[in-house]
Order: sequence, then C-alpha cells, then structure tokens
Amino acid sequence: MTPHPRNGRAPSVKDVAAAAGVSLGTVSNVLNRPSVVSAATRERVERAMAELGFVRNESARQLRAGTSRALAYVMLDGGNPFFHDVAEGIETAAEAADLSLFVCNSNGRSDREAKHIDRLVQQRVQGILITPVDPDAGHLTEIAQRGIPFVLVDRFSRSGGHCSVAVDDVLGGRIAVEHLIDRGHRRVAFVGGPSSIGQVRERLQGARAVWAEFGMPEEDLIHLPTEAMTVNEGRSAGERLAGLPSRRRPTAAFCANDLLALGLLQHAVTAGLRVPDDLAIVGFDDIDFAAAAAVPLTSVRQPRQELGRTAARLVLDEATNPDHVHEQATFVPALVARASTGTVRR
Amino acid sequence: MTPHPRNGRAPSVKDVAAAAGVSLGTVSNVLNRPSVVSAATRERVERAMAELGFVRNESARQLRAGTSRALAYVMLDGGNPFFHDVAEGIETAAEAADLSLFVCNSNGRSDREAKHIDRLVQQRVQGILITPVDPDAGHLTEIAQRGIPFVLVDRFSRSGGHCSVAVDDVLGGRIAVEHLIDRGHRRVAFVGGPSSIGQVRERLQGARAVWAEFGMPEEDLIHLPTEAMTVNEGRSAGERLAGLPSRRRPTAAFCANDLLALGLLQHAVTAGLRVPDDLAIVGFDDIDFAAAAAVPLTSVRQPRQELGRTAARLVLDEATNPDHVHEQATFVPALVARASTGTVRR
DNA sequence: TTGTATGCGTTATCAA
DNA sequence: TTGATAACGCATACAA
Repeated sequence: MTPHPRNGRAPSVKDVAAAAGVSLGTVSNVLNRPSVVSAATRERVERAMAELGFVRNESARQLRAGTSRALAYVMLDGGNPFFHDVAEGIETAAEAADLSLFVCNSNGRSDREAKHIDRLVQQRVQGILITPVDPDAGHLTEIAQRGIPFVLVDRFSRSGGHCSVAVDDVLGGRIAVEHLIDRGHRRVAFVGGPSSIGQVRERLQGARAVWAEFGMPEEDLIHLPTEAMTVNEGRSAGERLAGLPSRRRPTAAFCANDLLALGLLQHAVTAGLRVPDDLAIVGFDDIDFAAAAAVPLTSVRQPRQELGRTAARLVLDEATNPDHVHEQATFVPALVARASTGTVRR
Repeated sequence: MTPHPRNGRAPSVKDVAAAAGVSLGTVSNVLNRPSVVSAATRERVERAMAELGFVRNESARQLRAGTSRALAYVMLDGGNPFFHDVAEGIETAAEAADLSLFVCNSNGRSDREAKHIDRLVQQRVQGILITPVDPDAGHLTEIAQRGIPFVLVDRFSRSGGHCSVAVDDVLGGRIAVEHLIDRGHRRVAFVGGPSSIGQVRERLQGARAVWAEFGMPEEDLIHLPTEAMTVNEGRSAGERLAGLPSRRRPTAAFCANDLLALGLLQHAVTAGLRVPDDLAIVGFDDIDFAAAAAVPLTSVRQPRQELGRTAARLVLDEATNPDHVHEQATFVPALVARASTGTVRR
C-alpha cells in the first residue's frame, strides 16, 4: 500500500476505477458481487485497491443502505465488571452477525444515558440494548416510538412493550438465604439498596419468602439499606453491622451484589472477624473478583455472557423479523458456594 | 413527537421542509446557522421537526464532512479495570470536544485488534488510541501511513514515530522495591511476565536497580515469571513461592500489576499466611479493587484517568493542528501504601 | 461482463 | 432572508 493521500482525502471507488482503468460500477461489483466480474479485471481492480490503500467508507455505505451495521449497549456502571461480561456476550453475538457494537456507559446518570441514546439514534444503530438508570424513563419509550429495536438488559419489562432479559431475582434471593439457613445461620442481614432498584426489592422479597417458609422470626432477617451498590457502601454496611448489639448481630450477610459483598468482607477482615466463622457472606452476580477475593465469595451466579448473547439475539430478531413478538427472557440463577460460607455452624 | 414512519424511513430534512412549507436549505439553516433565519420561519421549522421527530442522520453529515466526529480506544484487556479507568479519562476529553468515543476490546488477541482497527478505519474515525497487543505489529504502522492520528496508550513509542502516553515503569519498579526495603525486607520476589511485555521488563529493571543500589545480593531478588497478568497467574505464583525452601523464601512480593497481586493475596490467605507479617505484597496500577481487597493492597499508582485525557488531547492535536509534533508523555507513578505492606519488620 | 445514471441525507455555495 | 443546486462515496437498476 502506497500512501496516495489525494488532497488529504482517502481514495474512493472512483479513484480505484480511474487507477484500474475501469468504471466505478465495476469496482463496486468487485466489492459486492465479485463473481460477476471477469478474473482479469477483478485482479486489476484488486491491485489498484491495494496500491491506493482503498478502504470502504462506512458512512457512505450506511447512507446508501439506510441503516448502520451496528448495535449499541448502554451499560449502567462501567466500574462493575458484571456489565462488561454482559457486553462481551453481546459482542460475541454481534460479531457473529457481522455487526459492530458500540459500548456506552451511563455511569448511573440519567443525563449521560439520554445523551448516549441521542447519539445512537443519530448514528441510526440497528438496535439498542440498555441497562437503564430508570426503566420507566421517558427517553426509553421514545426509542420504541422511533421504531428502533430495543431490549432491556438485566431488567424486566413490566409492560411487555419490549423485550427484556434478566434472571429471576426473587429466586436468587431465595437460593442465597436458603443456603445460609442450610449452613445453620439463624440471624441474617440483607445488605442492599436503594429500594428504588427493582432487583434489590426482589432479592429481598425472595430472601424474606424463604425465611418465612422455614419458620424463622421476621425480625431476625435484618435489612441494612445502602445508598448504592458499591464497595464503599458495603464497607459502611459492615460498620453498621458491627455496631449492632451482639444478641441482635447477624452471623451471616446476603449482599445484593458482589461489590457490596467485597466491601463487607474487607470491613470484616479489618475488624478482625473471621469469615465465615464469625460472619458468613453471600454476594450476587458472581463476578470474577468474587472468586478472586482473599476469602473466595459464595455468590449467586447470573449467566452474564448468556444474558448478553440472548439480548443481542432478541434485538436482532426485532430488527429483521417482521413477525417478531416481544419476549421476556428469564434465566435461572445458581448458587456458587465458596469459602465465605464454608462451614456448617455448630 | 408523532411517529411518522414514512415508509419505514426516518424523516429527513426534506420531509421537515415539506411539512414546514419551506425549502430544504432553510431547514439546514435552522440547524446550522439559526441566526440567519427569521424567528417566524425558524419556529415553524422547529415545530415541524418536533412534530416529525426529526433526528439528524450522522452518516450523511459524516459523508458530507468527509470525517466522522468520533475517536476510538482499542483496549488490551477489558477484564482489567485499569483500562476502563483510562477509557473514562479519554471519554471525558472526547466529550469536551463534542466527539463520540468508540471503545473496543482486543482481549489480548492480535486478530481481534486488527479487526477492530479495520472497522475503525472504515468508520473514518478522527483518531485511534490504542494499547496494543504488540507495539511493533504491522497494522499499527499502517494506521499511521493512512494518515490517521494515533496514540499509544500505556506504552512507549520507541521510534518516536507517533505520540504515546505512559508512566515511567522503571521508576515505578524502583519505588515499589525501595518501599519494601524500607519496610525491612531483605528477600523479595518480583512476580510478573511474560517478559515480552516491555512494562514487565522495565518494572523488573527498576526493581533490580534499586536493589543493587542498596547493596542487596542479586540472588535475593527472585523473579517468579508468570504467563499472563491475571489473578489466576498470581495464585499460581503464590504456590511456587510457597514451595521455595524457607531460607530462600521471600518475605515480600512486588507484582507487576494488581490482578497478580490479588491472586497472590488470595493464595497467601488461603495458605494461612498473614499479610503483611508473613508476606508483604505490592501491586501496580492501583485499580479500585486494590483498595477494596480484604487486606488493602499497597500499589504503585498510575494516573489512569489522566493518561486517558492526555492521550485524547494528543490525538486531537494531531488531528487538528498542522504543526503537530509527536510527543511522548511520561507520567510519574506514586506509591500508595496500604495494609498489605503495613508494618516495619523487626 | 462492463458502463452509466440515480439517489441516500446533509451541508454549503450561490442566486434571487 | 429564502430557495435551488451540487457534491460527499457507495450500491444498484438498467443499458450496452
């Protein structure tokens, strides 16, 4: 490839045609229907393309085609590895469909989310996958009204007005707390918040349900609310937990996600508590850092990559299949038991 | 906004013009030079735009403009939070310049990297920021030959043929080991690899230099090579470390990044070693999970966001400033001391 | 098998 | 202040 920057502009099909001594249409044929062009000309054109360092201009293709060849995923929290695993699943599926994937990060801020969406609509992406700050926000319904295929990721669609993929969070809560009861715990903390997050509510709901089914007194499942699902908040929940009078102090904690659990674990270790002997901990999501913790964390596993792949499949179906019907895909979470809940008590 | 999907296609300036009863040029003026348009017509046009739900078509703009309004960052390892923090710094700068940012992940694979670059060239991005699998790979020089501004991130440009941003890794190695010597350690392990990674070599080089300067015997700085910079490899290094005869066994380890350090920490705790009393640990990068570890990790801090911001600044300068000269920006790493090296020995 | 002509949506130039 | 027109690069329908 020789650098032929004709006037700073990248070479176009026209330039290739001129260099190869053929018409523009023939060059286009070489690119899109190589079989209809004779071997000799094809080779000549290909040589010219290599010579000039020709690269298709995607915006021109896209303008012509009327649609881009890209999907987008707007994730909620780039600092949480969970979302990157989901993104990887999406990318796998996008790749398979020969589509690009734009990954955006709203970082929990509605304004950033809206801005990203604006851009994506301008880009005419084929579909938008999103884990929204607020599933009921106006700009989401706008996407749908625009006729852009879109799928809620890791959130349920209450209305059924669009596709969604998520795990059964109530079940996830049940599994976690049943495991703790099984391990002999009779006083348990639920760490998580804010309650405006549907998943927090549902995981707590599942926890309470199974707690009641086992005939445990309601007041022995203590909710330690947090302001966010972060390591920091997990630490601060640990402090509040330590501050409880010892007869009220839980012997185990179920955290609404792994970041909280890691923070809680850190506080416990710093405070000289043994995990799991003095305090057992269960997280949620099963991010890689859960297994990597000093005391490997028991966690409720979400099939992160599969969530992503399925979401991509659904959005592609909506984009290409005229008979598409919205679907709420639900996955079953699974407990992954590790050292942080290792022993049976007594 | 009423859904007016004329034939499935999104409304164009032409549609807006028709709806507002003006010419297409006037609509364009409303969009790009609102001041030249009378208030009355402007309002009429704006109403029509709202009515139809008009959104500019970015590919058409881009085709017209000849260049996209986007930057791209191709990162090396999406599973390592370090790179996301860098990406966030880049995004901040891109945002300020009203550019979109495409974030890609090569995941350490050269073929994926090349594929991403192909796509980005087709998209005609304004510039490419990249932490490459191999800084000497052919597709990198191709980018430059194409005249696309590009910057190496977290890697040095040996040749000086392009911009780069990185920290002084030799210095980073010095700082880390000096800290350990300071804490009274006389046998130290360097955990990291493969040596094909320049940073591993340089961090080790710095470690050795300061080790020698303090008059310590060469054989007491033990290199435990790893096959990658991952938590798993850190764990396996821990096993090898534990297998050393006790008179040879280091009392401290300097890991070439935080993932290795977290893995090593986990192994140590599992094996019943006290950190830092039996084994002190220093990491590199200072990712958030380092501070969040059960035993908070001492780490050599890279100014991650600033690396990103600077890289973006450089690529934008190359893209817009005709007098641009390539620049190798070097940042100074800083030690962040935490509990994992907490005590002075003896 | 190859060439010619047209339009995608936008912006800018020029004329009215 | 507004309108008509051309051009960006590509893909395709159709003509040769």
